[in-house]
Amino acid sequence: MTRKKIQIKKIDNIAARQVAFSKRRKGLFKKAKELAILCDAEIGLLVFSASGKLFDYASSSIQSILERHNSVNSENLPNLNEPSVELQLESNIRAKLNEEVEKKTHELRQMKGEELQGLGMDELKKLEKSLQGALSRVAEIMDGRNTDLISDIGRKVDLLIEENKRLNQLELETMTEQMQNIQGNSSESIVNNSTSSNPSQDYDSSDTSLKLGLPLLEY
Amino acid sequence: MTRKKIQIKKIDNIAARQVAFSKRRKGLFKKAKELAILCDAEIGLLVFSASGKLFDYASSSIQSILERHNSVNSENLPNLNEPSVELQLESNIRAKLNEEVEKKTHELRQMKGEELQGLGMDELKKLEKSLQGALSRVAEIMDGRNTDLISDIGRKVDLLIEENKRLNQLELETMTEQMQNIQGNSSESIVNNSTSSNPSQDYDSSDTSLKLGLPLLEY
DNA sequence: AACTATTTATAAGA
DNA sequence: TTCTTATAAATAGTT
Repeated sequence: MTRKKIQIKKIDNIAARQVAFSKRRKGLFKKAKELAILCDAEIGLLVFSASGKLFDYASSSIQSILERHNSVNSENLPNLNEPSVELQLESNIRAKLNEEVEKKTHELRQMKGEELQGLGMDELKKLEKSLQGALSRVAEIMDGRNTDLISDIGRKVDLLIEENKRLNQLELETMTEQMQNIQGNSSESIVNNSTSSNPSQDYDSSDTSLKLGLPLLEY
Repeated sequence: MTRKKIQIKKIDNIAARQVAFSKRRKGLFKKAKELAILCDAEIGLLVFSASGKLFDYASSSIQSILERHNSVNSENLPNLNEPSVELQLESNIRAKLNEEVEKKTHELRQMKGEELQGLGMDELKKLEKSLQGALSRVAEIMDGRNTDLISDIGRKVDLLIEENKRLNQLELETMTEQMQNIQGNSSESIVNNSTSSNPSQDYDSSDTSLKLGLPLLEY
């Protein structure tokens, strides 16, 4: 615009273009500042060179300028006054979870025998069945837990019984012997001798421990 | 800048200021466009007049310019890649709610007799007590519900019994009369006549309805 | 909005 | 990059 008028089109010569960029950028920023001061305007100016370098200017703070632009073109960016889509989603999930907690809390209360007023006869019967089922399963588990203990005890009892039988037999034989000694030559034996050859034969009931009447469970 | 050089300071005269704004704004935008074309630069220009009116220009799209600026000055604006504070809060609440749902679900399962493996003997006994308590409360409610029905039935049964007694007595008297007629002059009475003077005396058990063995509840 | 005297911006050259 | 300088462009004040 001096010495020669130029066409407004991209300058081919890279060096010339860079020189022009420097000069004209300076001029543009000067004009922008002048406009802001003279006419009391708010101005934001962003310039990226071809190489990507940023130059900017804002009459007040570039922040407030950009915010003001955002509020004018509010469709583009997330509106900070309204909850974001993610937040709305989370809120929905939260509501559903709350509902679920409420439901389960109520169900639990009913399982504990509270808040039964709202239930009809059919529902009460259903609940009763469920409770009975649970109770029997709990009993089953407890029984299972006791099984080891019980079988331990049973085994010990069996041993005691065996020992007992052996002692009884021994005492019997001893007594028999003593009686024979006391009675002198009495040839007849009072005792059946088959037990001495196989003492356990007399105990046909194999499950003696079950007859002890142990207090298995309290229910 | 013609006829007279001016000072770069706010123009006092409002009309003059508005005229200057129009002229210089036009010049500024022209210079901006020239720079963008001549030097292959990306330019964004925002101008708010004193009255708040917006004028803007962007060499490509103002959007991309502003985005590019945001990425350069990324500290200023809420980082869109990181969740907002509200979102983090919601996420925490959601986690807690999920945990609560899990807990209650597990507790419910145990109340229904499932997932009992993890429980110790003490806990099992506690659960059993709770179930028994619930069961008795359910029974109580059902009993209460049945009370009206039962007392209705009881009342009807009482009426039937009274009627029955009356009929029996009647038949007895009739039979007695007939027998007296058949036997002619037989002066001796076969039947004890005290019942005719007070028929209810023979029914000392006052709560007959309770002896009917109604199937009140099934447990 | 148009005119125009003058200032300002800047292309080309150094 | 900066300076120079000729001249194009912008624009303050006027109409």
